Formats: sequence, C-alpha cells, structure tokens
Amino acid sequence: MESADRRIVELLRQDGRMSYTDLGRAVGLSTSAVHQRVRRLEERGVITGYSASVDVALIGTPLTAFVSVTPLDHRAPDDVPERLRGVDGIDACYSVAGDSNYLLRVRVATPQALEEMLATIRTQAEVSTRTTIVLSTPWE
Amino acid sequence: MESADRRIVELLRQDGRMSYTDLGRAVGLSTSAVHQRVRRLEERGVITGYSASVDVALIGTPLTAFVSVTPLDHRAPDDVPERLRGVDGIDACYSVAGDSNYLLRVRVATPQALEEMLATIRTQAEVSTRTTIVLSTPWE
DNA sequence: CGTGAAAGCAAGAAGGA
DNA sequence: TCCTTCTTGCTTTCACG
Repeated sequence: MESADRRIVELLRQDGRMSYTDLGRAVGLSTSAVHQRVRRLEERGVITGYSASVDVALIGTPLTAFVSVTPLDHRAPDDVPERLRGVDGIDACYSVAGDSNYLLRVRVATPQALEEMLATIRTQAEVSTRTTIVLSTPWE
Repeated sequence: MESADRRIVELLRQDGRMSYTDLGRAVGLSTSAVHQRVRRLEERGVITGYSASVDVALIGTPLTAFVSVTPLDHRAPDDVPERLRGVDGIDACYSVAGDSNYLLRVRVATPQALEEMLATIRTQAEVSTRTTIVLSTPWE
C-alpha cells in the first residue's frame, strides 16, 4: 500500500468524520484525489466501515466481560461462531490458540443480564465458559 | 437518555459518517436539531469519537493477541496503564478481576514483533505476561 | 491526479411553541 | 428548553482534461 494511502487510513482511524478537504491538506493531495483513494480503499476492503465510539456506561451496558469458551464435546463439529451470532450483547468473537477455543467480549447492563447471557451461551453453543469481569478500561 | 438520542447514537454506531441530514430524515427531525443533539451527545461524553474500521490483515498487522498482565511486585503502586500507554501496537487495555490485573489486546506484524513487544511490556511495566494468540476473528 | 461547476450539507442566527 | 426555518459558506460529487 502506498504512503499516501497509509496516512489517509491512519487519519481516518483517528477521526472517522474528517472531511476529504482536510485529508487532502494533511496528505498534500486535492480533495478529489483523496476522495478517489478513500473510495478505492473501501472497495478493496482495507476500510471496512465507520463508526461512532460510545461510552458504554452511558448507554445502559456498563458491564464488560471476557468469556473463554470451550466446547463440551471435542469431537462435535466446531460451529460455535454460527451458534452465537444471534446472541445479543456479544461484541466480539475471537478464535484463539490456548486453553479455550474462543474468546468473547460481551457487554451487558447488569450482573443478572450477564448470568442470563452465560446460560444462553452455554446452551446455545454447548460449551463451558470461564468469565473475566472488566473493572475499568484505561483505553480501547 | 431520550428516544431520539438513542436512535441517533445507534445509527452513528452503525455508520459514523452518516450526514446530519440523513440522520434527521431517519429520526424525524430537522438537520440542525440533529446537529445540536449530536453536539450535546459529544459534549456529555456519550459519543467519544469516530473512527474508520480497517482490515488489520491489509495494513500490515495481521497478528492479534491477548496478553494477560500481572505485576511482579504486588506491593508496588499499580501504574501499569501509564507505563504502557506509549507502547505502539497495544490496541486496548482492560483492568480485570481474576488471575491477572490487566488484559491487553495487541496487534503486530509478525511473531518476532510480538516477541519484542512482550519484552517491552515486561520491562516497561515490570510485569509477567501470559499470551493468547488470535487465530481468526469471526466478528468484532 | 487536478479543475471547476452544480448539488448537497453543515453551522450559526433568529424566532416560535 | 427544544424545535424549525433561513442564510452563508464548505464539502462532496461528477464530468472532463
């Protein structure tokens, strides 16, 4: 990837609402040139989307946790992600090397909601879970 | 929080570059009314920023890992986040309840880069580490 | 990759429920 | 307080060189 593209991606990662004009000034290209590059970056799948970051405490899901997930039956086909895709509140799903097969990041409103979510995860995906509560998030 | 604000936040989470005009149409308010609300959401800290999502494989950091961090000296003041803030490649830092004190998500280019980063983390923060490699990311 | 014109959007002021 | 409308200046978009 080219150096101008790198800088554009870098800047858009920091401020996803930066205007093409400002991007142009920052990388030394015209507005349209930048616009073209951004469009190509989106088409090539380098930029996959834009999103607002939100304070999870202020939108009603103040409780974050990481859930390590291990299938109960090691011989069963591993379709854990498919089985969990519908479960609301699972923010991210990572397939990992190590003690467990998957690591999930979940966000919920209350300890009770977490309890229910864990029950859902266990029955839905036929797995055992090990949960680590997040106390605070110095950065993300 | 009000229902209109909720919808605005929801929409901006899905598309951080959505225009105020389109937001207005979606929630049934004028452009300026939406603009005002977004500004207030930003001021109140509900919306903390905007960012482009990027395919990490395509920008040269294809290797993601989670690093559990435990201070070597339990009596020393806990300033791990401050000590690690400058380290490049640490994407997120969570203070957690459990075996370790912190959980980091890191992104690097190669296993060698990971090795170097772990050395940096250990010396910089005076901690021991336990690393879990991410094999794939079904979603995030 | 740049230019320039047209359309669309943002941002502020003023005023009304 | 919160909304709308109006106005001004930018930004985006697109056709073309």
